[in-house]
Amino acid sequence: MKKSTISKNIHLQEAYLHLNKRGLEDPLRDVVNKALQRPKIFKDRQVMRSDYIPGNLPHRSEHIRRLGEILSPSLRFSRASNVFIYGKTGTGKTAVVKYVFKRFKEVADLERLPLQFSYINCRIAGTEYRVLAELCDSIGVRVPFTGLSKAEVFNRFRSSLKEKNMFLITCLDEIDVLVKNYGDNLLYELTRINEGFEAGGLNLVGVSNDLHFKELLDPRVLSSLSEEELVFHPYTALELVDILMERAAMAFYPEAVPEEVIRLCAALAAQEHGDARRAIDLLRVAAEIAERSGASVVEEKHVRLAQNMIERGRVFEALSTLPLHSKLVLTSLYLLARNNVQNSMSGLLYEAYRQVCSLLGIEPLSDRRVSTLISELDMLGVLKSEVVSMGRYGRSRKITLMTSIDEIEQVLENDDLLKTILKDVKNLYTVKKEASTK
DNA sequence: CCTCCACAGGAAGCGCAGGAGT
DNA sequence: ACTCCTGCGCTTCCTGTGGAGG
Repeated sequence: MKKSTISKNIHLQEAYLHLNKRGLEDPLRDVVNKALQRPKIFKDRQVMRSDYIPGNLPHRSEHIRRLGEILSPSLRFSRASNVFIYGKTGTGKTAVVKYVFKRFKEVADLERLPLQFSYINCRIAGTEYRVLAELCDSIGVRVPFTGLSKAEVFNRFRSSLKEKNMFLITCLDEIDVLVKNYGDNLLYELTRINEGFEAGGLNLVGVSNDLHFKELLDPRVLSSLSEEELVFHPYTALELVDILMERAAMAFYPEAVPEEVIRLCAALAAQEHGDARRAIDLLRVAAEIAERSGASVVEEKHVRLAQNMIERGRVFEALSTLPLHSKLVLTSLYLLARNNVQNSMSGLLYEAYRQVCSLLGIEPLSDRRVSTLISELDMLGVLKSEVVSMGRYGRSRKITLMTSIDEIEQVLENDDLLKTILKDVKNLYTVKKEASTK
């Protein structure tokens, strides 16, 4: 009895000492200290953000001049030509348009011209209706986000444009997304909206990432939309270096980012079709990593880490924001992958999906619907599906997971609903395996 | 050469949400 | 209260199809 109380006390004391030792450490002290004496790398974070429009766009002055020339009649209050711009992502299309709009707007405001500029991203707007709603919004007409017929919204837009006697120059970014989903009806209507206008009107600047987009357009729409055309070529590695140098000079303290780091970022981004946005993101994340680790200079290892982090982050972000049933499909694929089924056929996947659903007590969707979900996941690059024929044994889609199992597991663990069945899914795997070995 | 599997994927339509106009 | 509108997620129904095996 006595002995045990003594030993208990010793244990308690030890535990207390241990706790105390740990308790004395202020968990925030290090962070605070680090933050205070942090070697400074960033001078101005804003500059490295993706939506920042620099005052100078290297290697794009020719494009700026051309676009300015094309739109210049609007400053004399006569209608300019519609412009069609295409080029891959991160080639500076949006930046050039926004830059020209900004400069023109300054002039228009100064001269008190009835000139408005608007920028609409069709992919973000999503539907024809919302594009129309945003057009209305940009000339100060409020419309409800649903409830009206498209024709009604269009009419309101047209009549207020006429009534206000103003020019609206609007940029429809990622216009290809709109046309692919809804056809070119809206574009057709928009290109003819000026008919019967004495003054004022609408001017379109269409921007597309898809070079083959033009083939989808009705010739009448194409001819009026692309009265003028601008093509943006991808940046070369050397051009990317210039862009990064210029940004870096504004964003970082001198000496914080050596030239070879910039060259590396440019080279890595150039490998992926010269995407300037990628290059800038890479440099920014590398600098953040360097700063967090307490370094005063960004090094190559930070860039490599950043590249990894961006890649992982993108996958995680994409997967964890998927709708429920897409996640369930992914879970089924995970189940099959753990079952060593690398190339699952769609029938098998659907079976696994039904199992996962019953585990959660969720009503499964039809096979047709799941088929569409698989196609969507394919487009996202999460998996690859390929239609193969097995002769007598039918035609099916061979589905290969393009994401690592670990990454999917991470997503499942972070999902409140799916983490509850993660264990069961793993059990299902062993049960299934036992069954197959028998 | 023909058959027939096991799906792919298009078309149409349903029910609901969210809203306007009357 | 009622009608009409669109978007969205989904189902049902349907036609199409590459190629192994008969």
